[in-house]
Amino acid sequence: MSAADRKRLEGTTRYDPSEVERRIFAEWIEGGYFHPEAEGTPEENFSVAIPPPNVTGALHMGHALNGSMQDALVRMNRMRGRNTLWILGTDHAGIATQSVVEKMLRAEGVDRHELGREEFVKRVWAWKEEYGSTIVEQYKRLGASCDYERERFTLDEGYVKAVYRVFKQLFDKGYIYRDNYMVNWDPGSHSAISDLEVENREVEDTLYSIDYPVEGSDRMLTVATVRPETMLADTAVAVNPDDERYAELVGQHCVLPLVDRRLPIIADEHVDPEFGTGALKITPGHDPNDFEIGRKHGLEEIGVIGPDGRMTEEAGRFAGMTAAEAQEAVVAALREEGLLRAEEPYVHSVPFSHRSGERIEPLISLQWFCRMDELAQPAIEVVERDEVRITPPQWKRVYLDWMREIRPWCISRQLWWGHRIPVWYCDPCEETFVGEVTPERCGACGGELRQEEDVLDTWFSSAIWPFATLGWPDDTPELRAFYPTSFLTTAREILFLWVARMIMSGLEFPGAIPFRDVYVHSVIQARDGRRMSKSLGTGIDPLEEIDVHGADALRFGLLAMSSTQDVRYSDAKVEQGRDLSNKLWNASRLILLNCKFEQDQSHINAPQGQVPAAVGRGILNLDRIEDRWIISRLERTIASVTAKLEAYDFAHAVQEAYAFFWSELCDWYLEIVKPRLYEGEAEVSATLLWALERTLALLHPVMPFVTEEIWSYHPARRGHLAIHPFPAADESLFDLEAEAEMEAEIELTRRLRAWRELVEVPVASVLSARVEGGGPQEFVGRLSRFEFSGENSADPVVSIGSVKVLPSAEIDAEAVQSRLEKRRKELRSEVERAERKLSNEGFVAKAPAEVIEEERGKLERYRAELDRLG
RNA sequence: GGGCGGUUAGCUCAGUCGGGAGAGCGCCUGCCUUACACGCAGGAGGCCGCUGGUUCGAGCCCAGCACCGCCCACCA
Repeated sequence: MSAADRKRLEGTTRYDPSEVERRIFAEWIEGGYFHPEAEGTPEENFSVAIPPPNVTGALHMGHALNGSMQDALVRMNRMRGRNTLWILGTDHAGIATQSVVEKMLRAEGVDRHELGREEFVKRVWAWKEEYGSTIVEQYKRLGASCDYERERFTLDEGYVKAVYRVFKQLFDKGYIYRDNYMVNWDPGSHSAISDLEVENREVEDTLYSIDYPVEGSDRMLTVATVRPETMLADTAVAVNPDDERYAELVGQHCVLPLVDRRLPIIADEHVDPEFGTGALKITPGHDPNDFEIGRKHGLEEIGVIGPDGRMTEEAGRFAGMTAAEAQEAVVAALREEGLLRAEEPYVHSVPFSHRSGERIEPLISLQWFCRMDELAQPAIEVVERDEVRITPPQWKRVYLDWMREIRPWCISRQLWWGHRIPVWYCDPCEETFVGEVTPERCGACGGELRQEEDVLDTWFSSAIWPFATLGWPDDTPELRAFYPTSFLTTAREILFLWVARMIMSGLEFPGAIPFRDVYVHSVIQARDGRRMSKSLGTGIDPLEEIDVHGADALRFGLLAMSSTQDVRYSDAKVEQGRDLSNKLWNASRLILLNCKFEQDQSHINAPQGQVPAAVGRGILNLDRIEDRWIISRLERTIASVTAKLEAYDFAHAVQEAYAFFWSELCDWYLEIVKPRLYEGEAEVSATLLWALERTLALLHPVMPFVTEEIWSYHPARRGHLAIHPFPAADESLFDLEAEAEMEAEIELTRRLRAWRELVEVPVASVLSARVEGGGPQEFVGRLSRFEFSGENSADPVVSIGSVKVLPSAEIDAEAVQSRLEKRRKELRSEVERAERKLSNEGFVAKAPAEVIEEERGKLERYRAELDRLG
């Protein structure tokens, strides 16, 4: 070790992530480790497509968790020597980005309509150039080992080409069509949105009951509505066909108040006779149910509310009012005419836009749709057959249920920012052209063409992310090397919005599943159990956590707190990660500053994937029990942690690695071998360096910065830990006998220490004890501060295992007696419990033999100890 | 309305095959012991939501109930 390194290690008793992280990250980038060549096959390579964050986004806890999981697996596979690609990029996020820029312009006093579409889009691009890489930089802070040289954007040139190819092919197959249909109109973003972007919220409204006079009679039909203003667009009244109260009225008409339109009275099963009066006003233009009923019965569709949320000309004297104003006016008018029968508070669920937060206005409008049935079928089958595996498994059924009920997808959006739909119209001859490139002129009449104004739903382009980012539709080396990708981690909220659509489009276009595994991770809630959300102010900023505790601490903490169920954010887990970083640092200082580097350490520079099997045998000298024990524990921990990571069981994986390192390696092994280490013994140096090297490599995928930093102090290392071979458990080093023996020695040490405390012996005093036969290991006495001797005939105060504690003035005799009495009591109750169990005929007759044997063994041991204590 | 999940130590959460309930944090006691006080050693703390059932044996399996959360759904 260089003198400078030694000095730095000696002087730094605390690991300081803020000093380390940027420097280390730059070294990785410099090394080009995250930028693989496009070689090999997808089967032998490892690739992951990041869920593309919105270009407007800032790293939130969901990204941090998702990123920590992906990076752990990506780094592990890279270290295993697989050609590894983590595709990074951002999503143009139509509505979100357009709103951000619109807001910015508004602050300058500019309305986008003043600028015009072309200029506005230019401004958005300018915004993107300036701010669009924010979140990418934040992923770097986390340590994410993405390929930053292959960064993609869902609106970059190649990507647009892929989107247009997809549109064209789906159109040619007849899946994409244009129709006048009821859509979720979002008055906030001034666009249609899909069913999946709508969330239902409970709202208290007023339920109005209104009398509709029956034509040619003085009878009234009373209907109920929470939206009286929509009555202006009523085109029928419906009753249940089995409802005898109204049977004679079916086929007759009633008269729509305020409008005097004749409304047919129709029968439809959808009407619930139990609700209200059992008569339902039908407004096909403004209610999704009524729309269905209207189409079924061939009713007229009238629109009285426009896309701007104001009443249209159709609304007659209410035209020009906002819907809310019209509601008030209509209610007032009805009241005046004596037709308002009742008003009562009414709680029901109402659709809101997930994007703008505004209440959805169902409207009929001309939109583009994509039929999903044919696309869904193969995507159902691959999941049924587990070719795409969904973990945890309960989400498989959720996915399948949704896919089997899938409905057409409204893919057009009335925005300016996005993929403008590749459809051109020729007004004179009414021709429509669909293509991947802008056509010059109308093929039929040679006239000017006009491109469709609408853009595509952002999710239309996200759906092709795993292959579009690799260069599809071209046959690129990247596509050949890295598609299908290996796995996807995602929050369940985008299972339908994104995951399902990627599977459908993967099968339809490149013709293969986009990933083999989908891991649906938990949601991290705020500390108080509420959702983390910007609007609630409950978000916890991962970057602040990184600033305070370090990226490794956050990564460890997030993985440790993750689960199959939703969990609250745990500061304690992040602090546990921070403490672990520090512990790694300090244990490494102890080892690196005291070890002899006389052994050949060249194995640590073995090339990727070529660590010789059982290499440890040639390096380690395992004569001593504690060395065999720690190496066995290490290798078994490697096996277990690796298996858990591969099974996406991150929480148990990291906690097991923590427990091994902290309790077994540091608390016991290091304390046990300190004398040997200080003496400069070669064997213990070899063992410690081996254990350190493999522990650092094992933890590197989870805590890349601190492990890499420590690695840089290893005198024999060349190159970075990021590309060092990941340890594969060497089963030939498993030694269960050594483990059992060491566990007994450790347990004895514990009991001796506990006994000392109980009988109030000062820490500084060394007690004497007699041991028979071979006696315990040397360290037992040292760590419990006992002096063992073979000869001494004094009567022992107590026996603890094989150790007979000899009298001493420092031992409080009274405490000993009360301690002994307590132990006798414990033993008596244990003996009683075991006897009871063994005298239970059912137990002896039916329990498995080994369980009974175990119970008998316990009983004997307890009896024996009780006999010794008298 | 349908579906899924939860209820375990003061807090946040684990708990595999049904066979003496665990972790981290917090708490108590003692230690700045030449890697680390972001540390070391020792300790206290549990009606496993409630009721019933199956079983030799239930935190775990079954039924019912009570709360809490999430997802899906076209009752005005």
